[in-house]
Amino acid sequence: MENTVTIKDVAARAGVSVGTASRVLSGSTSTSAASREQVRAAAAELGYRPDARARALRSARSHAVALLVSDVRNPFFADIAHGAEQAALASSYVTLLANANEDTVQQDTYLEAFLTQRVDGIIIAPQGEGSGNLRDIEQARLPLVFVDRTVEGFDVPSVTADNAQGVDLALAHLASQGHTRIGFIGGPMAVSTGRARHDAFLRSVARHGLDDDPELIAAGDFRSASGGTAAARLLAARRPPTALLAADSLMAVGALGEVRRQGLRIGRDLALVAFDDIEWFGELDPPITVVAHSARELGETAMRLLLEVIEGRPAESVVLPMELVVRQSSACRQATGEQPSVLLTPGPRPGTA
Amino acid sequence: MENTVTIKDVAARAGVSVGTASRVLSGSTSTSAASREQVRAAAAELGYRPDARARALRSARSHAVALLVSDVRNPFFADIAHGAEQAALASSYVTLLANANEDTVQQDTYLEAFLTQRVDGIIIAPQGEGSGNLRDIEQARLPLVFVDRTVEGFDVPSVTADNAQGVDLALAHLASQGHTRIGFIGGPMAVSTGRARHDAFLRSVARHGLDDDPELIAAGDFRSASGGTAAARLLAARRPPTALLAADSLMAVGALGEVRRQGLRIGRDLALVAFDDIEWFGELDPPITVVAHSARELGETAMRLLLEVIEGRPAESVVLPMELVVRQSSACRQATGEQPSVLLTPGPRPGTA
DNA sequence: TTGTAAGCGTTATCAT
DNA sequence: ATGATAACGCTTACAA
Repeated sequence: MENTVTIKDVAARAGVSVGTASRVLSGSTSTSAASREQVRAAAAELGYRPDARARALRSARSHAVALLVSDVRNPFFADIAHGAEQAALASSYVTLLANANEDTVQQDTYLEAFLTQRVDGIIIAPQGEGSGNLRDIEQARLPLVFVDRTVEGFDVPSVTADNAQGVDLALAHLASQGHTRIGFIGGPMAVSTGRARHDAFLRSVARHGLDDDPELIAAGDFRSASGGTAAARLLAARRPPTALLAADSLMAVGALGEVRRQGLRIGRDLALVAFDDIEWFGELDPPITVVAHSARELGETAMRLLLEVIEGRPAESVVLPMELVVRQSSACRQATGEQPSVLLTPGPRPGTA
Repeated sequence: MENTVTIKDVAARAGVSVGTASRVLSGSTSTSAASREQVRAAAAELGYRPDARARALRSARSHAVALLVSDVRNPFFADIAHGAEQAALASSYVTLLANANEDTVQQDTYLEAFLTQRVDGIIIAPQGEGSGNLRDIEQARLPLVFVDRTVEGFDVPSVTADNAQGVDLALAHLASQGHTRIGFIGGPMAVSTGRARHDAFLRSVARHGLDDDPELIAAGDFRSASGGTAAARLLAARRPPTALLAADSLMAVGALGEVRRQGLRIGRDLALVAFDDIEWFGELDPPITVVAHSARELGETAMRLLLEVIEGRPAESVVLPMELVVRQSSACRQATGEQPSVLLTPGPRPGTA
């Protein structure tokens, strides 16, 4: 069973020693044209495929990196994964993609697996506080990069979004439309982006002189169902909001459903702005206004950083700017007598890839 | 750098031989309570983590399986991945998830990687015809399972959906609403599901006595942009359709956008039914009618099959039934004077998990 | 029950 | 330039 052709077989067939065969196959030191040809031919004829495990065992480099996302089913992370994977492939690294499923235990399970698999490095969108395994990784000096989220107390390069800017962009936009009561569907406080967006919301509300009402804040868990629940709670407030800001796309979708069930229509009765642009949002009816950054770029950058760390070069954290993409979901104005101050962009996201 | 604690260190610290240490750690043959305790303690104190590669090299079992999906960014495949991953974890297998990105070349790149990594088995949603690497895998008798899609000429267990049934369910539903001109947004003919759904469409159109017009068929590539293009083409027909059936969810989304851009409204001016249920579809306005099967179950079943093959037990292919979930996107009836014959289910999918 | 040693497929070292 | 041989970290006969 399986491919049991080893380098020994190749060497034998080529009439050289395994040493020479190895040298030819891994293209390292000098070899004669003759043996090069013989070995190549033998390898091809036999369908030889080197054993990555044996190779890694001996040479302490597996050329495999791991990417642990918090939820593969979240298009945002799927895009990150895609970007990272492509970048890895370009440098001929294999990516082992795994899914923590927003669960600390599963996160640890996979970290453990990566540790025992001796991958060359790990990119993670971490959950909660630093788990034991995360500490072990740092202590073992195994190359590690945070993407999208961070954990306090870790001195690890990261690629994140400028969350404060994103929130402010969203609120400035809504404020300019005359909204003063804006409901916030936040993420879990155990996640850095959840905290950052929550804090930024409070600051931004103050800065723009909007209503500062605890009833306008509801927390979710970055999954769609919680977005619906949160929206319901916000809409049931004594003085309900006229606009909603959702801290991620999945919760925005949940909110969408709840709003519809209440017989309201987004973009007419209620404005909605979501974090994270995903392919879909421009296609919906109405298209959804977002504050976003390219998830793909996030993933690519994270992988670039990781490969730098692996090769021993210094890597610096990157904070990507966020961008406001105005679509029709935030088209409804509150009565204040002003003229519209922004240009409506219908359909898919313009310009930026 | 890295965790360089080996079983030798553990053995030394525990005051036993490596043999004994190994036996304790992998819990195989009989060991004395004394040494068990010593070894356990030593391992814990040293933070010992076995090297999976060395272990696999020696024992010809890596406990790692690979899952190659055609597009991670497609929620349908993300769900499959999630299901498969959970099932693997339950049997303490690690899943290496990779993304072919609907690209034959990338598919081959990853298959090559899996081959050299010596995974214990592979689940794949294959592209196009059997590539060279796919043949190699079959010949090497490396455990292989197809999920969602198949490739002709391969004698490999598979888990697929009953596509013909799905199409027929959709058309029967639309026909009962009085529609006779139904536009089909198909998938690529190079993919088995694309072919199956296309053929089923033709048969089903005949069976229900619907308009058989070549202008009512447009092909896409299972990505959202192509859904928009296809919808545009269909709507530009001399006699445009009154209902649309999209062969996957991504293309349905693209169609959604195109329909909106044409100033039409789904569920009022045009009916829409999509293949593959995804969390979102029940939350949209209007909620989308689908023919679906549980992607998660598809993934779980595929992994179950794979593990069976790996353990040497015989595995039989599974065809999962599809189910029609009627929502408001197909609520608009064509004038035929009949009464509605189906119950409208608003909101998220009922019953089935 | 335990220690010793061979071997998994490679690469790296050291002669030649 | 090439051939022998040790070594990577582990499991598993085979003895004891």
